[in-house]
Amino acid sequence: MSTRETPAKTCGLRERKKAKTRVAIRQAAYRLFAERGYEATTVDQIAEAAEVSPSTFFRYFPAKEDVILSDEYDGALADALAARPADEPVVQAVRRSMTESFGQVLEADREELFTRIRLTFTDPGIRARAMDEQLRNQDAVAAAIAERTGRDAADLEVRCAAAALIAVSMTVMRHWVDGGGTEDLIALYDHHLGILFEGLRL
Amino acid sequence: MSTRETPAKTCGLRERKKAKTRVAIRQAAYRLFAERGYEATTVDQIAEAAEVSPSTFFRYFPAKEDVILSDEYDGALADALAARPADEPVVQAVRRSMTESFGQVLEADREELFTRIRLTFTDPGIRARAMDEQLRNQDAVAAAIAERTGRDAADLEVRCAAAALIAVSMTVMRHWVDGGGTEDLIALYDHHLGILFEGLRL
DNA sequence: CGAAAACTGACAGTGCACTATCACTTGCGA
DNA sequence: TCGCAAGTGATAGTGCACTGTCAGTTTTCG
Repeated sequence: MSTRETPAKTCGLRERKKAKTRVAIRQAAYRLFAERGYEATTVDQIAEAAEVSPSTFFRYFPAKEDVILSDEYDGALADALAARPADEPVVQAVRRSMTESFGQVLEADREELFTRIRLTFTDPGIRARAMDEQLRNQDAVAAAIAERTGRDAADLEVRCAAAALIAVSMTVMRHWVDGGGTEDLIALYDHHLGILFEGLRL
Repeated sequence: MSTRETPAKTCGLRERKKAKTRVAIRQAAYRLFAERGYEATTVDQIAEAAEVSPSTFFRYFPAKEDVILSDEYDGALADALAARPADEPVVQAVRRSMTESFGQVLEADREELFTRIRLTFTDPGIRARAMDEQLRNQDAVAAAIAERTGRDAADLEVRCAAAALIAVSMTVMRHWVDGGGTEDLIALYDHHLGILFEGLRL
């Protein structure tokens, strides 16, 4: 797991320290989660590993589970989608923005991303929290599709399309971690997202 | 919420009592969950509402969260799929088994099903547990597809197809509860599953 | 009916997430 | 450099999920 998380863009010493502490806590937490599982890891252990007091942990994260809620990556997909040229066909836009936003993170933090995704699928405690993110992502994609096609974001067909996209995305990730992260995630993505648009041939 | 849950097929008085208690606990739990939310409901409250002792609660359900793990419906989809004629094309088989297995439950227990699905999407505590069921269902469908097509169940394309199917299914359910359960679930299902096979036209 | 087995409730106790308080330290602006 | 605000740690305490034990009751079976 690398050292970087959010590039501290503020200059004050205080702010920098806070950012470092936040990262330290999160890294310690993920390391312990990976070692012994989410449920089996206590807040006290995380605090000790991060060399802060339990009180401080709760000052940074209102609850234990908030350590895994994806502040950083959250909305990345939606942003990438919004950034695609407006005249690009939806199919392309979705595919590209997914592979793009992933490519960035992959380069920057391959190890951390891998651990994170792996735990999302393997650790029962963490897996449980994944549903929320999935639903959020679905809604974001649905909104993007709606805007691009001029359809309503509440349109069930639009929402189904978004759901299918996210589902395929999750499945590809799951496969990727099952294979130890050795395969080319971008290629897997690109191929299987394409299948969705051609229709399931079964 | 109706009184029925699992038709007690055993004859001994003991067995019948146990089944009744189990149902009573579950119903009480769901009623309270619907009233005040999963997290805000304590085991003691459930026990009191079900007129048993807290000890007894834990004898029936090893943990609070097990009250919502779907013993009854679990695997219903997989079973329905397996029961479809082997020569039926996969597309049809999946669509039919989904609408079929749902139709049965709908007739038997519309209210309970509605509450259950609604909470799955609205209550954060319960929603968290839905991911596991989703993954299980995905794997079951993937297995069924694999068997029917002679492909490998671990084949990523097969798993993506299964994931997309389940995702659409979930989205339809979500829409259904958003609309208060008034729309024709089977029709929604049938239509949107079909779209998946024709390919997302966007 | 009588003994064995299953089931239940009451009670005491543990571990952990989370809160509240307060004295102490550290960075910041004047 | 001084005063203030922000951040930290220690401590004590709460609520709830969950465990273990034991005595009393109910069901079953010979």
